Amino acid sequence: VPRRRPDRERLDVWQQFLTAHARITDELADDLVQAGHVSLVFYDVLIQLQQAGGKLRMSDLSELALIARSSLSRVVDRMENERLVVRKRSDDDRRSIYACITPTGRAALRAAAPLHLYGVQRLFAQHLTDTDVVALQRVLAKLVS
Amino acid sequence: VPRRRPDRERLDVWQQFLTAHARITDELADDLVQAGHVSLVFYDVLIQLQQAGGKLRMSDLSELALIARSSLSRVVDRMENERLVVRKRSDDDRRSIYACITPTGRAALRAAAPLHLYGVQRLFAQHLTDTDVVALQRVLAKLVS
DNA sequence: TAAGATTGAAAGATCAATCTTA
DNA sequence: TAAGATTGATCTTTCAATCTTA
Repeated sequence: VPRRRPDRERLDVWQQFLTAHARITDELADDLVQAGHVSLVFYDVLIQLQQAGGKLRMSDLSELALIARSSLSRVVDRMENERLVVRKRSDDDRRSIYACITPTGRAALRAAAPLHLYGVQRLFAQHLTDTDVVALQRVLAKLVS
Repeated sequence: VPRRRPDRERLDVWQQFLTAHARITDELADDLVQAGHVSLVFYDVLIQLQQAGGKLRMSDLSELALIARSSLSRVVDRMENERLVVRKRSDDDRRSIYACITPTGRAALRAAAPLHLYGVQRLFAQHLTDTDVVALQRVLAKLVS
């Protein structure tokens, strides 16, 4: 193991990053459950499908929704039971399967979105000045590259 | 629901924040498992105990390690089985229980720390300029308050 | 009654093995 | 053989109810 390690300041920032993530996502998840909407996991799947134009291959959806492959199979099972999505085998490559959002799925997303977006605004976005936004774009771009 | 919502830029930043968190923590967790060290969850518990001087009440540990109360009970069960921690009832308030790090726990932490810290350096800290650090301190302080 | 913590039952996530098509 | 995806078995997390002490 290379013995290079973060300095104290950067390690503290990392801890704050973890804390911020946990606090915000816990509250976002709670908000949806309390209001009787889809769970945050389902919401994330639906929003990715919506943003992609309605359908995505399971493996692409897995990456975009930040859910491990085998977990996603189970998530999509449950979502299919609730008629939020349907699976369709691809005609191009018959190994691939598309998860497709249904009208029911779109309705559930529309119902949940205002509350969720208000949460993102309240817990995250409203705290960011324009300077903060520029800084975060710069930093996060480096972290995800 | 107040219908105030984040603008497109801030919503994209939020998505990047989620992506960065998932990518980094997944890899940090993998690193530890691959090398045969304690899991990232155990590591987080051990580091909090260490930083607190060796022991913490279950409910305080729960907040610091970002683990829900009832989950923590199970985590500490498993850690006790591996002799990484021991529970001790408080003498002040006999409702409280302290989780205490053991010599075995300290050894496991020492063994895992170089690899973990190298991961934090590689995936997070090394990407941050001094300007970035200042910006993140400012932003994250607002988010966790 | 309430705070601190744990537990049984149930839900969710994960690994390794498997299935199907390329 | 490998890519895409799912599944059985297992592990972990979570909720609601419970236990203990204040």
